[in-house]
Amino acid sequence: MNQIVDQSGAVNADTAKGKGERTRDRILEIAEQAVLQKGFGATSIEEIICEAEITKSGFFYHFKDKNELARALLLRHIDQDEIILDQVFNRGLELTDDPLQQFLIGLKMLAELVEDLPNGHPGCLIAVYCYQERLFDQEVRQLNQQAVLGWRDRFRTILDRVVEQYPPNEPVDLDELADMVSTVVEGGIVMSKALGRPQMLANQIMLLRSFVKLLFAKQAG
Amino acid sequence: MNQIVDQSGAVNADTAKGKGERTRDRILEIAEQAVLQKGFGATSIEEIICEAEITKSGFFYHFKDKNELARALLLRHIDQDEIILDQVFNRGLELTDDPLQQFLIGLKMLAELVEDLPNGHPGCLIAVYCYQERLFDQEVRQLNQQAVLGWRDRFRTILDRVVEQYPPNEPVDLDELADMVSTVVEGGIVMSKALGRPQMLANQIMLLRSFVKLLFAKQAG
DNA sequence: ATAAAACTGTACCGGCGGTAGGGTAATGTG
DNA sequence: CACATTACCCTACCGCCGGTACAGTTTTAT
Repeated sequence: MNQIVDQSGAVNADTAKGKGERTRDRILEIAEQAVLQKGFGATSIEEIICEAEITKSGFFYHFKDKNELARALLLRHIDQDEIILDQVFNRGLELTDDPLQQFLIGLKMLAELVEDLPNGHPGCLIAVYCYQERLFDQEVRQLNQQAVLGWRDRFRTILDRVVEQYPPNEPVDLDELADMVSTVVEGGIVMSKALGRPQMLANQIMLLRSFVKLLFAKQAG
Repeated sequence: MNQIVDQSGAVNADTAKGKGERTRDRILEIAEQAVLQKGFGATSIEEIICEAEITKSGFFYHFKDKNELARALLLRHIDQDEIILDQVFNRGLELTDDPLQQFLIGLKMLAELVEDLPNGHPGCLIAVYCYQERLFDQEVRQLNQQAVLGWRDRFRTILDRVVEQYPPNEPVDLDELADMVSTVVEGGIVMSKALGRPQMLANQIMLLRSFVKLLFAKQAG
């Protein structure tokens, strides 16, 4: 969903990286921004190498073709996304023992995180690839699928612990509920972009949070 | 969100259409499918005219450039979408006077409609354009925005009538709640595509429906 | 010092978006 | 049926882009 990682973070540990890897990272960084703004097919290698200040030969030294670039972009995106989600939802674990509160804290923090992005959420590569699937090979599509299933597992694990203490007020499939977090984030990004209002994504996450509260709230009666 | 319209529907009223308009429609139909599968930038005019069995000159007779094609695609998509949403949510009005039930019926019918699509939901052009905004001019982006605001209005109108009779159990902004329908549909499409499981979209809509029920349910206490 | 790594430079191919302009078949209308 | 308009087709061309090939050069790590 997200690939914002600060300079000092674990991802951009430039130190102890060879020059080649640093160039490769720079290409990926530039390419990702371009792909999120224009789509993969519309992103030219020409413009990437221009911004990265290398030659075409230099580019093809790192990636044998555009499909390999796509794969590398996706892998990087998924890794960074996982780091961020770990940070956000592990924070809940530190603050309380109540699984429902942990989940609610995680959602709140996720909302705050995306709200603080100055130019709005830059977008999710998984979504970009979904709408351009015909451009990619089987391997990329499988990576995409695994990423989404990873999100499901993550939230499902939390939800399993929630239902132990809080019986839901309406029958729900926990996998579907877990998927709804991803759904709202992906949909929220689209809505934010369409309206040009970055805040929408955060609002939608908070609304989902309200629903989760309603679903697991202990009834008065 | 949706652009499935059957042959005999109001949209494809081929009868009483000139030859030119029929060709134009064919181009748009072919282009839309391609754009939803590969993105706009990756869809070549070459392949469109090949499938439409016309020449390049024929294409440029109908559209002066690719941007005009984009605009026409979007307009058509928005129109068809509106027709479908009208059908779905007006059906609720026929069946009951209770506004909450009308909304719930609409959501259920929407879920069933997308579930019955043999190859899954083909995708939403608004989402495609959001992720490729740098390819389009201001006009296209405004059209996109208006479409989303139209969805908001539609659902907001229904919700306004709902809250008159059903005080929500949790404070919510009605615009945000209205937007959530679009959010879940857009996100659900992405998730369906990512997992290759068309049913996910319907599931997510039904889950949203559960939440709406919870939000407006009369409390036992 | 040296080998490997990380590039650069040049030249080329085919496909695609788009333009230009002349020619022609089909169509609706009086 | 005449006729103008509509709806195309045909050919040729431009420049950009993805990708290949391959020889040459600099940079880096050891």
